[in-house]
Amino acid sequence: MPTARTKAAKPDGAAGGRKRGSGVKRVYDILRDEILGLQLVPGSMVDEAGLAARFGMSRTPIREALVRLAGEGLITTLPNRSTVVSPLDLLNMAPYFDALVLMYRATTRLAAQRHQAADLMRVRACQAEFAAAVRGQDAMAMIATNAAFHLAIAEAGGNPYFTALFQRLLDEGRRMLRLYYQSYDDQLPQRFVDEHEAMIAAMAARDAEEAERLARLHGEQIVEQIRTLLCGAERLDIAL
Amino acid sequence: MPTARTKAAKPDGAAGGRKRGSGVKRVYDILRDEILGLQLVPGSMVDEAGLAARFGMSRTPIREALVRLAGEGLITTLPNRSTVVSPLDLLNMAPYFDALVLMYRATTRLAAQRHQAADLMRVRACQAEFAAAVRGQDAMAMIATNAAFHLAIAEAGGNPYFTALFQRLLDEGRRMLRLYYQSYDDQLPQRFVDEHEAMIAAMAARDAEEAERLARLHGEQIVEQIRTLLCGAERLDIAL
DNA sequence: TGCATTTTTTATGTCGACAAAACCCGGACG
DNA sequence: CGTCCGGGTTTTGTCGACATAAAAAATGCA
Repeated sequence: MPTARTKAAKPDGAAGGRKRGSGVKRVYDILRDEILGLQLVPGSMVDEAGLAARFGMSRTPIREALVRLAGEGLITTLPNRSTVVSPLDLLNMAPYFDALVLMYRATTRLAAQRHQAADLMRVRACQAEFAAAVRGQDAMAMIATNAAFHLAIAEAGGNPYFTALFQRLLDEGRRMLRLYYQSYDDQLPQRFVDEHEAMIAAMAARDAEEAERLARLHGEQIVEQIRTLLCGAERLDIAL
Repeated sequence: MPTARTKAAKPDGAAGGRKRGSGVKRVYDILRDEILGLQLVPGSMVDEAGLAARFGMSRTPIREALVRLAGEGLITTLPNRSTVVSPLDLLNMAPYFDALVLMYRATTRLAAQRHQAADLMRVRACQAEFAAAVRGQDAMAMIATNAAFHLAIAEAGGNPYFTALFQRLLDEGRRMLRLYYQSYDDQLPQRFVDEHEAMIAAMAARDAEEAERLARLHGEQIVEQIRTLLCGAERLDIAL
């Protein structure tokens, strides 16, 4: 069994010493992280040849990873011409918020009804990490762990359609939330922690109505925070 | 020999006389139709080389089309081995129905609130086609026009996230619905036509509550029909 | 005969190369 | 002075070929 394949196993070695199906997944994961982490600026061009050189592989696996990313809307490919990192659309965010709040409600309600014991343990673990991030005032970690928390709830609900849409919304939100959390206010994250705790309690009690109500308030509150932040917290206040 | 070009051979004579970006789209559209129309049996294997021979092009565009189809869940690719048409999962359909009914409600409510005049015209046109299909007793056309009707409503609502999920659900449903509509009962389709009309009226009146209520009943009724059909219309009825 | 092992086969993952389409940039022309 | 056209450049779309993993077939042995 030739399992000891680490690097440069082929002396003839055109094909790099990596396992056969791993190239696409690696490129996909890395690019996805870089897009969501805003290391790749929205709107910037993505060059296949450059990526091929960077990852030391041919353009074919790069291209496949790009097609998958395009399928999730993270990059946009103009026909026959450049492919760009999808710009985040700050103009019409109302549909985004509508969908986000609805998924908050639906997933939390389903989780309250259908969760298993192990699911709730995972949710609590995510909540602990989120609380730690809040204590550490680590904005990046807060974004990531908050998304993981709600995604764990969605998975406890057991509806793959909701989970998929929710994940996409949370991903897309990661890029916007970074604008938000960069200027966060100290007491707000702690409030989120408390609301998370209340949601966990409602789910543990299998109180679907209460869980959904809390999720709705949670979501609408976040939406309101972002809206006031983007539209300007203090409007122009002129006494006539 | 793949000499059967769809169009007359172009005099340029280069590799395949078709326009540059069209190969992938053509393969994607055709395969998608064949999958949703059940001409490709769920679970059957998909061979890249065979498709390449069939469409008279290299494996590369075939592969890209397959990646995109896999991104929508229409095909499933096992690593390093065969890719198969995704089998329709008749066991746990509860999540599917949950998502479907929720999208019925959300899209119809949004459409009632936010539709423009042109949107409603498109919806009415789809409804006319659906009614025609019902009159003609054309099960295939009924499935297609019904999906188009609800999709038109979703687009009138103007939320791309809901529209995308709804389209995916309706697509996936097309494969199951064919099992259902093949043995349809005469008066049911007419009932759907009437319910559609009521939904249009509520949307035209911008009565969001009523539109959502009708959409919910509509969806739940369809779900119930399919459930009784699949689980057996007449349950075992033994008087003890 | 039945099972383990090796060989063959088949389909996929990856590669380097070629061709076409869109941009860039001068230059001619009105 | 602005606009249109042609060549050069760059990047993408497509191709044929090779390497490799997993299944299928063939072989050997108890």
